[in-house]
Amino acid sequence: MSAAAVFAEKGFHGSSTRDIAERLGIKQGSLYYYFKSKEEALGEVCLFGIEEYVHRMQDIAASDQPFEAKLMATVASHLSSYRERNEALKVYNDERLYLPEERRTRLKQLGSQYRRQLEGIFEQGKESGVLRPSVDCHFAAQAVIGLCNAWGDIIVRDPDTNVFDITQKCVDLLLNGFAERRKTTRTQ
Amino acid sequence: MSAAAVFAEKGFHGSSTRDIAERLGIKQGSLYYYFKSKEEALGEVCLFGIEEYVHRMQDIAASDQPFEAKLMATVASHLSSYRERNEALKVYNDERLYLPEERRTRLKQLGSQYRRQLEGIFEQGKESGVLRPSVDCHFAAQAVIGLCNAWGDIIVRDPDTNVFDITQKCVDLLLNGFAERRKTTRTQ
DNA sequence: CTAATGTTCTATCACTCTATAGAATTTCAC
DNA sequence: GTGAAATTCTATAGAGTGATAGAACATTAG
Repeated sequence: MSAAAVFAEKGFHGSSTRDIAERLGIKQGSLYYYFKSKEEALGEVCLFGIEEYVHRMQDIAASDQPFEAKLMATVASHLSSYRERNEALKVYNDERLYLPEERRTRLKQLGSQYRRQLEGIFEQGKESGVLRPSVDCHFAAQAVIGLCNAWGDIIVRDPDTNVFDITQKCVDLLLNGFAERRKTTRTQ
Repeated sequence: MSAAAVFAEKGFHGSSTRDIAERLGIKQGSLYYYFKSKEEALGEVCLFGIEEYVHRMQDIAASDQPFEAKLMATVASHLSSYRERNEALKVYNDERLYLPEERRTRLKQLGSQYRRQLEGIFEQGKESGVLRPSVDCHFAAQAVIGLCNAWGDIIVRDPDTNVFDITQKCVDLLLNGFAERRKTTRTQ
């Protein structure tokens, strides 16, 4: 599944089947023993990119940890997926819209499921009193995903990034923000 | 400059010069009266995408507003650029890596300048005591940019999004996080 | 060894692509 | 109107594209 590296580097339309074959050490025509079409190859790369962190989210959401632990686990899982599957995740993020309808909507369902489960985690955080009642859980979930993807991009480009450090800083930002706490703070 | 719409929809390599010409209402060959090459057209679209918010950042950073106002102005400027120049900004974000070396590095310089100015704003926030002393200004600046880009993507796809609402929620997240303030909070 | 299966190769088809050249047309100042 | 400049056209070169077909080679089971 090393087509991922080519798609990640050159984009779907910028990658010729000859490029992909060369990376695999075979000739262009031989590709079609494995793939029915170039689009099918893209679909498999995209699915490979997200399936692991989507799957891990199932476990996190279903577990009985407190809110903070679930949030930390989510961010850690998302970011470390960028370490383990960086090319495929980049391809998923940037190229999935070039997939044929049917396959794209299947992936979109996985993405929506992930986001809804994350929203559920934030709901739990509100119910348990850890989060402010005013928190918009849809906004919060999108913010987490956006933040993880942005840092994921940076992790992909710079392999020296300390993922553990970034994870902690992201969670700290999400919980506490950057501002100093004032003495006049409204307390529940 | 309506090539932006085509690049945004189909990507650089996925857009043929015929596609672009058709959108402009002219024939394919006529494009080359305006552009020396397809890559040059991409370069102009990308520059158009960011030049405004990069320029506005100059003013924000140089102004003598307090930290919170600068942060709000930055987020508002970044997000509203996604309203005004959504296609070009999407192209800048997704396709700029396909530009030839020289032009790509020029754009990278603008991006780095933007980030450094934002880091400076966070430094100011620390000095004025608004931000916690432990804040990592590089992390903070990347987080702001990542958050704005993520919400920018959503704004592009859904024109009904309330940009003002998102701006406020982003700033609230960046300053205060989602967590309830505890009575036992460490105060300076 | 034989036969079957799995894998890769070569060769090719039918298109599409960017870019160029030069003719045709439009626009506009005088 | 006349001539010059700006703009758009047609036609084409030359290279690259994804996909297919069938031959060639490799691997394994009996």
